Amino acid sequence: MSEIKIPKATAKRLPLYYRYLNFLHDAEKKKVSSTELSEAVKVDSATIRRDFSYFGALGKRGYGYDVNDLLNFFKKTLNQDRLTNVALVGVGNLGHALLNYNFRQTNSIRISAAFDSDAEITGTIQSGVPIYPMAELVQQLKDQQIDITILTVPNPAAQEVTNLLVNAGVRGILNFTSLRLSVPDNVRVQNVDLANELQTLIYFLDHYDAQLKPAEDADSVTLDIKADNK
Amino acid sequence: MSEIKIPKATAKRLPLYYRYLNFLHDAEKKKVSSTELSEAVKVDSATIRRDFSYFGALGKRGYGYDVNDLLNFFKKTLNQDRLTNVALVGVGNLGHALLNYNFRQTNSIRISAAFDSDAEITGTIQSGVPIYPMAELVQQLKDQQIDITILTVPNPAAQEVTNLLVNAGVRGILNFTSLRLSVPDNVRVQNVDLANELQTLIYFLDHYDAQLKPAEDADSVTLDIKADNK
DNA sequence: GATCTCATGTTTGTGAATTAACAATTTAAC
DNA sequence: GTTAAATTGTTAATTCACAAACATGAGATC
Repeated sequence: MSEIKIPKATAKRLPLYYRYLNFLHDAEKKKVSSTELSEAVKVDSATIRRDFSYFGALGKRGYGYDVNDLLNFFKKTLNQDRLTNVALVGVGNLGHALLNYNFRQTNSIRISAAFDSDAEITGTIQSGVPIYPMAELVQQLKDQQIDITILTVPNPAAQEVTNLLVNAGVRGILNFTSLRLSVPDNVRVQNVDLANELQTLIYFLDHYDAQLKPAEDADSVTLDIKADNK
Repeated sequence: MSEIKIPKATAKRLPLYYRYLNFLHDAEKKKVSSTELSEAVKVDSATIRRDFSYFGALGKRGYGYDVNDLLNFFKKTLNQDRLTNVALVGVGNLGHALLNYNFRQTNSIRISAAFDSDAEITGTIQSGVPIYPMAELVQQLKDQQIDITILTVPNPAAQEVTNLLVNAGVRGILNFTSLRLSVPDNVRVQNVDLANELQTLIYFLDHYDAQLKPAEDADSVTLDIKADNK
């Protein structure tokens, strides 16, 4: 067993590659080239080859990559051969939508428990997932050995609930609130900030000269400073 | 009116700054330092000062930044003084949740039209937003002068619907499907890949040595290559 | 009014990520 | 069996992002 350093940027692309490899496998394709992959996942072909090369030689020069070999490798690397259970905290509109989201299909992830403070819905089962009251959080996470949670509570409750999660031994939080959470160093937070994404998109559209450069490649945008700014 | 080059990374942080400035304003705080901002938005204080400096001097040495001045500046820069209308295509679970999501509160964004292929819901109003059939997409976008859309259709329909949107003159797409869309250079796509985010989080947790480095700062992760890999 | 403290703005260095380009090597074709 | 076509793996160069550190200047204190 050897350890290899994988750049952060590469790690983020792995699930993307994995998903398309699954598609190719289902379509019974035997081989694939970096150029073809590039077309599908919209990542430069040189970047793909560079990414794969971190794992050692996986392809054949002049031929391409064997879909099955590659798929099996990624399956192991991404731990797709075993199911990962996660919890969801906050069953509002967004939380409910995520309960119905099919994480299991391509990625082997399942939401196996949900928590909410609303006594109206606790004790019920929504989309096949039991909703527990917040008071049972620590015990349930412990019993079910869950250390990854999706956070979809209202902003004002975010930090408070986070502290609860940290104390319950959670190691990773997928944060859908618009607050940046304070957590100890051994807990990882991945932010999914919906309003931010949309706002950023709008900003790029407003300040980017559509004629000159392709949007996906723009490294900087132009901004008009209004002259009357005191 | 002068043009300034803003790095992509900086532009992505602007909505974050703006949101916290709003919070400070509501709390009737008069001044704020880069260190205090840093604490709240979890961005290095030097990075914040660097970001602000792209816009010219906005603060006072030895004092900090005036909250009102800064807020007004960002309001103009991010076009928060006028309302931006966007459309949503695909009113499934996720789409429905986004209709209820309050983009308007902090960011001046409103979903003013939604589209779906299901005749059961077209013609109705959901969460205050009218649902139109797909056939009316071109006309409605034109009438309402909307050129930004949120895409929440099932994966198999994604590219087809995208082509429709592009033909309707859409300039920006917030893509919630797990496909990477093919669009012409003058259309910008912002991907929000939920399964990917969760998978990446899990990968980092599995391959990252919790004791040694804080998660948020990790640039690379360690990976165990299984020895039996042929 | 002089001194001291504090926080900005900017310079500078470092490390990461991307991409172009090419040599190496395998398959396919004739 | 030889040649041509194709595609990987890697080197190198460029661009980008981040963060440390310091000098400058504003305001507070006595």
